[in-house]
Formats: sequence, C-alpha cells, structure tokens
Amino acid sequence: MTLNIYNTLTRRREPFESVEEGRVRMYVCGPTVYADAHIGHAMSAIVFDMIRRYLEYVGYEVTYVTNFTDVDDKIIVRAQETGQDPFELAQFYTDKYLKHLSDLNIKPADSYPRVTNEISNIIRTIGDLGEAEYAYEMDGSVYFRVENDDDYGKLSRRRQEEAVTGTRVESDERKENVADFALWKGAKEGEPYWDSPWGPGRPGWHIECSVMCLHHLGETIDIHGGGNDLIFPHHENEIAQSESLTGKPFSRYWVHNGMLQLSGEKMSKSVGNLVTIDNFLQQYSADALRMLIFSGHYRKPVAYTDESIAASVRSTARLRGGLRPATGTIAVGEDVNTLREVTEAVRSGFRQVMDDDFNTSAALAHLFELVRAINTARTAGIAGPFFQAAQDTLRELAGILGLSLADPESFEGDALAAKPFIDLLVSVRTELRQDKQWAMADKVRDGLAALSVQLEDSQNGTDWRIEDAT
RNA sequence: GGCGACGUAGCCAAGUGGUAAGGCAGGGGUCUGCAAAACCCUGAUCGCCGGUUCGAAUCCGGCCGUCGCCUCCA
Repeated sequence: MTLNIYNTLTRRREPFESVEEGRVRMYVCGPTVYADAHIGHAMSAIVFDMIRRYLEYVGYEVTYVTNFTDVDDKIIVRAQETGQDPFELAQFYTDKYLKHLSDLNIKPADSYPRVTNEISNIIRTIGDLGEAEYAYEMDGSVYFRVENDDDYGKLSRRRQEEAVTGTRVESDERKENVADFALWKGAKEGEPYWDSPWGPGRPGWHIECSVMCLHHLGETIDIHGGGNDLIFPHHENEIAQSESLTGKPFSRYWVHNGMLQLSGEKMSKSVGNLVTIDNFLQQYSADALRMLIFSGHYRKPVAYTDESIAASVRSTARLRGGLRPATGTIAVGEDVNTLREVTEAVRSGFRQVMDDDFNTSAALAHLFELVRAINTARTAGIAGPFFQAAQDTLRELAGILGLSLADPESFEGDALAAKPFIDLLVSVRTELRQDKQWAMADKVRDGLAALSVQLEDSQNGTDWRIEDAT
C-alpha cells in the first residue's frame, strides 16, 4: 500500500514520494498574529498535525515547520488603534497561539520561524530576485515582475489577464503590471521598518514564506500546506518567487484544507462570524473539535453548528467508552479470537483508508468498529493481553488522529476535589439499594446526575463518571 | 464576470462503474429494582433532467442550489 495525496498543483491524487527517502519536509502557513485565533485556524493546524502524525506512523522522519507572520499591515493598524507597540502586540498573540497549539494537542513543530527573525535573509533574497530581473524597485518598494515568470498561475489555474478582469483589484500604484505584487514595502510615516538597499521598509506578505522555507527546509520541500483560501494569491506568489530564484520545484505536494464555516460562510475575522479557540475550549474538548473536523474530509468545508459539535461530543464519548476497563477474567477462547481478528482488520483497514488521501471519516468508522468489538468482548467477560492489545490499538490509532481520548474528569480539578464526596454518596446509595430503598437511592442518583455525575450500576458495584458536554 | 469545489437517510458523512461505511438523533428489544452504559434489530436508490453502458451515487451534457478564491485571510 502506498500513500496517495491530493496535490492542488496537479488536481489529482498522486503517490507520495519524498525528495529524500524516509524523510519528509513540510511547511504549513501559520497565522498573522494580530488578534485572537479562531477555530478555523485551529482546523488548519489540526489537519496538518494529523498528516504529520500519519506520515510518522508510516515510518517517515518528518521535519515540520510552521511560521508566524509577526509584521504586516494588520498588525500595524491594530497596534495603532490600541496604542500598543506592534512588536509587543505580535509577541502577545504569538505566545497565545503557541499555547493554543498545545491545548489542542498539536505536536510541536521543529521550528517556528518568524518574519522579524528573517529580515536579512529576506532582503538578500529580494536582491537576488532583482538581479535576475524578477523584481524592480519603485519609490522605495520592490515588486515581483510577474511577466517574467512564464508559468505564473499554475497553482490557482488563473491566467494573468483574468486577474485583471476581476476589477475588484484597484491598484493606484504605478506597477508595471497590476498582477505584480510587493516583495518589499517602503515604510510610511510611523510604521516599523528595517533598513534595506531600497530604503526603510518591511517585507511583503509572500516573500517571508519563500525565504523561511528555503532557509529552514531547502530549495524543494515535500509538502506545503495551508487553508485553501491561501491558494491565490499567497501560494501562487510563493511559487513564483521561489522557483524564479532557484529554478527548482518549490514544493512537490500542495495540500489545502477546506474552510470551517459558521452560519453558512467561511469563519473569518473580517466577517466577524467566529468562535475563538479560547471560547471553544472553555466549553468543549480538543477531541471534540478533532472529531468534528475528521468526521468529514479535510479538503471539504465543515459546518460548525450547535448540532454538529454536539454530535461530535457524543461520538467522542463513544470512542472513549472503548477504553473502559475489562470487567471479566476470560483470556482465551473464541470470543478472544474474534477480538483479535477485528483488531487486526481494523489496524490494516485504518491504514488502507488513510493511505487514500487521509480519509479520516472512513478511518473513524474503523475505530468505531473496534470500539464495538471491545465492548462486546468486555460484556462477554474478556480480559487479558488481547483485550489490552485491542485497547492499545484503539489508543494508538486514535492518537494518529491526535485524539487523546482522555477522560474529561482527569483534567478537571473541580471533579478531582469532589471525588471523595461523590464516593461517599455512592457508597451511601449502595447501602440504600441493598435495603431496597429505591426511592432514596434514586434521589441520590438523580441528584448527582443533575450535577453531571453519571452513575452506572453493574454486578461489580457502581461506577461514576463526569458526564460533561465535552 | 472568471477560476474551482460541492449537493448521499431527520442531522453530519464515507463511497470515482456492479444493486449504498460510520457517527448523532429516533423507534423496538436484551440486560437492569428502575435508570445509565453496552449489545442486537430498525431507515435513504444518492439535487433535477437527459445521455453513455449489460449495469451509474459514481462517466458525459444541461439546469437548479450551496460554498471558496479572484481584496487581508487557516
């Protein structure tokens, strides 16, 4: 079985082959840090985290780089509005975003380059582009000369003329061509700047990613990722810059995730229809968000609604239920063999569908199949190494999707503090039940349920767990 | 206007030529003092129209609808 990945560049699924055998270099466009990140940003980070984890699972050594755009127009505007220093503002949101990544169970990148740390490389690269006639200066700014790049538009499948007929692009600059874009922006009064051969200014948006890729990963990387709203102009322009400079393919595979939607349109800061990551995590678990995203395909849009997230919460709980401990002692026999077979089938099935452009939805279906087998086995009294192995497999495969399957109570301090009291109530209720005082026993149970503590009676006694909405 | 994606049961969603995975919700049942959890059973011919084919949700054409990009954007 080989991994196939849909490549935006060719609009086809292609067998995955990395430049260097056994190693994958991937770069994922990160956020511009000027405001709280929302769960649309989280979706992108989660999708590429899953891809990274899967690549590692199938044996690749992955070098994962994701950047921060920490100087740009929006940051400057925001800083002016709030009277803050733009660099402090960017630093604040960078730190916050890093915290979010960790809260969302996203594996740390190998490096997190920032534009402001790459200025000298950027200036040198712009200079090289200028020498090669791909760039020209005008009034202290430098532009990329699209006309000299003969395959410009190959990623977005757009021809230059078409960009012009859109007419929403109003360029009041005297660029040679309206499609030309800034590599270096001359600083206006009051804006942060760095000195350059073209005077004080700052990098354009696209050049940073080209330079950071080149600097941190090399001339040709394996996977370049981001949201599909970046295809044009951002990634198109990155290709133009990088390939004009090196003469080599910039990235072998271009991978783009679909947009997270709220009320029927793309969640975005400019529209204002957003749920911040902070907000989300106050109410739900990181697993629930992953479940929502992975229940569909990463390239398709995902609708965020009360109903869809509620369903994700429930299905996450179902998956987690597969990890409940064995209750019996049977370690051999036909039921054990069945469990073994299902475990193996699920393991290979999972891989097969993930190999097909990361079909997480089908992968989850396999996980649910395994959960059912485990639950059936538990009910049949199965325990021992094969029961353990089935649960380990569930944990491992869920882990590839970045699902922690952590019991919510384990990370809720309040629940931990309440534990002795709950245990006490449960033991009192057990005595009431032994005396067949059902009314009182039920009152205790209902009371606890109202406080989100769900009791479960079984032959081995009474279990309880926090039944929260996450 | 240009480029692109999508339209599958109440909801979410997989499935790229051979008679529709999975999850959530609902109904019935087993278990239980009752409940919860778990397990079993239960539902769709795939936006509409036409075409290709022995055979199409899957291919082609048209129409309708939704979304993305074309401007900052994960």
